[in-house]
Amino acid sequence: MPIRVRLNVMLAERNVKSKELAEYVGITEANLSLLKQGKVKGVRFDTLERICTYLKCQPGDLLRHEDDDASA
Amino acid sequence: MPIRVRLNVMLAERNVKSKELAEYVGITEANLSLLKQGKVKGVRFDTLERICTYLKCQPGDLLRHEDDDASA
DNA sequence: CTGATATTATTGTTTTACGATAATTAATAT
DNA sequence: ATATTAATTATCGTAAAACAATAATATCAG
Repeated sequence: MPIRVRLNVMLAERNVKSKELAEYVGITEANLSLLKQGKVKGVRFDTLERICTYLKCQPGDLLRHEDDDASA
Repeated sequence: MPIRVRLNVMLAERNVKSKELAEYVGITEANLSLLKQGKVKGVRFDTLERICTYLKCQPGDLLRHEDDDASA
């Protein structure tokens, strides 16, 4: 039951491009992609914060404690 | 508008002691305390995962994107 | 006070987020 | 097909920081 990063979904829903989010957040597209793909082992709060700010959402929208979907 | 760690609240609500959570999660009480007090700049997903598992909650219950309270 | 719990403080190690960059792989035109 | 753009993946390097281990202080309950 890992932590799932749902950034992908959020970006798709809001039609936000990786590039523009990366630029706003201040990280490279490469690293944002890694985060999107769930290939990072953690995240810094300031990064999470900027993502939330830009996407106008909560950490809970981006991080989920589940292994499958549970698409509620 | 930083990320607020609401671990404190969660522990209080569930009457869970820092010690037992720390032991379950596999981190020291000292570090758990830092996390509780919001004195860490980030968190690793495996740590977050174990906390969520033990507290039977979601990351969204522990992390909030807000500066004040917004006590719903 | 005494004991249990929690916070804070140091010091040190190891992990890793992230930068910078480039190459590869989609997509989307033209 | 061939540019053009967007996204992913891959290396290498570094600075940051999570976390361990420990000890010292608080805090609170008896």
